[in-house]
Amino acid sequence: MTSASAIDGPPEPGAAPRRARSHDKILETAFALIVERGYGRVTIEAIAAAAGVGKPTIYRWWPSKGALALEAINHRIGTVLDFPSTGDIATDLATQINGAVSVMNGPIGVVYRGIIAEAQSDPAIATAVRTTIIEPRTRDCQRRLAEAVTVGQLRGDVPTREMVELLYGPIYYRFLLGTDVLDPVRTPQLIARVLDGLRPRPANGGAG
Amino acid sequence: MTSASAIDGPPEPGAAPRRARSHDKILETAFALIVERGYGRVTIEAIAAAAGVGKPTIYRWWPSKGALALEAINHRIGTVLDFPSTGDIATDLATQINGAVSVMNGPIGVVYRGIIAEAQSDPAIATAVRTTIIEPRTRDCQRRLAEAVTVGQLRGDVPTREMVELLYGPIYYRFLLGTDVLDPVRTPQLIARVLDGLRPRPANGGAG
Amino acid sequence: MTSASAIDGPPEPGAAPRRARSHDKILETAFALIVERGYGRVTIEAIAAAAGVGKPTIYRWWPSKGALALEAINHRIGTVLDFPSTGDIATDLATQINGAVSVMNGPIGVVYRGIIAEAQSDPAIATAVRTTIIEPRTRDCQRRLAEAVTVGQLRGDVPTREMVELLYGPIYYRFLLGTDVLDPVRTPQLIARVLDGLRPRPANGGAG
Amino acid sequence: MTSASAIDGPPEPGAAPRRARSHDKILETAFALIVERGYGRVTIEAIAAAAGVGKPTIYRWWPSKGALALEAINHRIGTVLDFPSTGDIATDLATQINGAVSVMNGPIGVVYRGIIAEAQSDPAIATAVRTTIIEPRTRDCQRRLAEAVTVGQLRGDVPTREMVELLYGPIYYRFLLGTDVLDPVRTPQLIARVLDGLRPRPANGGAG
DNA sequence: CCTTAAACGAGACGGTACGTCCAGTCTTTAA
DNA sequence: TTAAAGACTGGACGTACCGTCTCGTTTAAGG
Repeated sequence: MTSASAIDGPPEPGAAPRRARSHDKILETAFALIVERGYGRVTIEAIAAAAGVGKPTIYRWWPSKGALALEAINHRIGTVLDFPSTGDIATDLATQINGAVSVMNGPIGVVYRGIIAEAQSDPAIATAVRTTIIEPRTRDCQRRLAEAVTVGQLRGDVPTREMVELLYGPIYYRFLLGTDVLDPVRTPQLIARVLDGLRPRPANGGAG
Repeated sequence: MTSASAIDGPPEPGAAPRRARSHDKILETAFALIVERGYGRVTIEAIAAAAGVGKPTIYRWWPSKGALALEAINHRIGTVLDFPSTGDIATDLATQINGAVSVMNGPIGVVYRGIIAEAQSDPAIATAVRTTIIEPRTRDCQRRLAEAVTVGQLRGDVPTREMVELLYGPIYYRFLLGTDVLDPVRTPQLIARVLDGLRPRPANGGAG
Repeated sequence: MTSASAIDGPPEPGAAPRRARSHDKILETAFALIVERGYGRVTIEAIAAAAGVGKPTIYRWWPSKGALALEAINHRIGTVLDFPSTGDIATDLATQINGAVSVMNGPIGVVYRGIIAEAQSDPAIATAVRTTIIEPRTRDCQRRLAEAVTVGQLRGDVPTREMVELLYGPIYYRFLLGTDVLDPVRTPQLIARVLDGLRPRPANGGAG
Repeated sequence: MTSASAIDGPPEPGAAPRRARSHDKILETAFALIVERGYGRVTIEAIAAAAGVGKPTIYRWWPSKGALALEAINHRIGTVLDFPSTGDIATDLATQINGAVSVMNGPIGVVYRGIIAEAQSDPAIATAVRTTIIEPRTRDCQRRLAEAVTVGQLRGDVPTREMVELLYGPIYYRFLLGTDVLDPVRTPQLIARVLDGLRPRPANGGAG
């Protein structure tokens, strides 16, 4: 999902050549501007001016600032990386989740934060966020978790979808409520606690 | 925290009597309007008009829509309820967390969602949300969790603060990303999974 | 001076076509509204609303209500009429000054009064009033007076500029201080007294 | 006319003691503030603040800024001076008119200008200006002019009221339209021209 | 190679809301 | 009992952007 918006489809195919030039420039300008000033402080007018583009050109392709920002982020992220598979689920989750954490701590995180804010009052954005960002990664994660269930590393009586929520929930909690920093070093510990639970463990203890 | 804003302190004591009248009317109108139209669709101008109040009267007391909404929510919630204590931590957590869930599912949730969105680009709001909403409840929760640690119901090697994140993270994840409904019936199951972990359990899976 | 504001020059040439539509509507609405309610009771907001135009559209072209009113007046007056020349200076002055008097007694006078009031505290307006209203007419008048000097109808030792002040001073005095009505019938008498002076005349007397 | 407003009579007599203190302070503050910033840039709020007085205290005594300014001016001017009488009307007029000119050129002129502006859209102020400022001085002037008529220095067929307008008109013209400075040195010349008229004079030009 | 229709930059437009200032009124408090 | 102090409603201010529209001007494709 790097080209046209997930909210309104591409206006029409075949008119592409001249388009691409402004198109990318707009996405990149929007991204840079949001990172620089913060999502709430950026206006479409400012993006148009900075991109050397007319406002209607932006409105032709994106229905709102949120839709533009969302595509800007996806344009920036590029392909979703495959979930690693070393055999140990804790290690693989740490790798993957640390990817998410470092994205959240970087410039993309600034934009992402703004988009999630927008999604709170714009259902179209909310849907697009789930469709283009959350769900692809969730599916990947679920796939790896299912494997782990198969080989007996995880319980089979918990839906993998719910496992994803238990794992990512605390990450988003910190990201959006700012109660604590997202420290990649502590990710493995966090995962271990989700996997092992909070009750005292009989013998081996599970501090990972 | 039901009276003056947490962002700018009360302008001065002693001028209260006439104030209270408009003050409460504004808070209630703001709340009702946000619930009715959604946070993003409500303007301070509309709140002033609906409350039969001049715009400057609002600006005299609150620096922004977010600050007003936050106080409106706290004015509405009133006192924080004590954490229940039946002896079983899972039961008590379910009781408490279900309180949060039902609040999120009701009108307060609509306003709260908007405030969290605002907090993403307004650090003052973010701080006020933590100070007046998150932290009091977190401290209460931590207190009960510490008790449970003492009586051997929970591990002693996990900071209670982190336990709170593991418990509430998935709740906020669903609340803000809308990946699934927040169903109070499933809360005990969710808590059980956080307490027990995702790894297969030897037999009964439990408190050892 | 009937077109663009005398205070800020025309924003740019060539952008005219779409502009003219609102432009004229605004000028005419402003004029009508001021005549109807009085200069001081008219707001830019009301003009915008009555003209079916956004407030910023007005502010784009005129920096203040005074500037707008001034252009509205000039737009209304149109071209400055040539000074008549019958050969007798008293007759010609009466014709010309009566033009001014009837303007002051009509709707334009209502607006003009407001602009002169504004000019008392806004130097830009004061300058524009002189440049676009007073001076062109003064120059015309001076030209005719100079002719009269040449043919011996007027003294050569009084600057024509000062003559204009002696002639128009009493008109404006009544107009702005409201000490008496401006009655066009009495204009020739007034002029005669300025021309002949207040001292007793030897024989012929000049009471016109 | 130095005490209560000419627009609404004195609120009540006998309440004087506490009043006088604020009363004068307000008048003096208003005057100073208007001179400093210009009539249009001064608000009643600012006057109240600068005088250390509540706004309602001002509204209790004066119905508007114009009424306050007018009284401030009269409070400042104090008594109207008697018209001088040396025997030569030209000399006496020069003395008197130069008094007016120097007032117009000083701080009082700044306030007076603002009041006249206000009078353009507030008939109550306009009337008060005539009643308390213009007319007393006009009557004085007329009295002296009538004397001059009696002794044959001035024509008997021109109403003295009109003579006043011919004399003061050009002064106010310059004062309000700013076409030229009001130079006291040139006042005698101006008066001479009004008295002698603009037509060529046979020989000595003069009192016949 | 030349036309011609689209997409473009530019920015004016009707509007909405902003956050502020001040007017003029009303209430409370202190003297 | 009075008036100071100042909070109040309310209207307008001048500004920032919104999303739409109307302009010429590229510009690349098809004739």
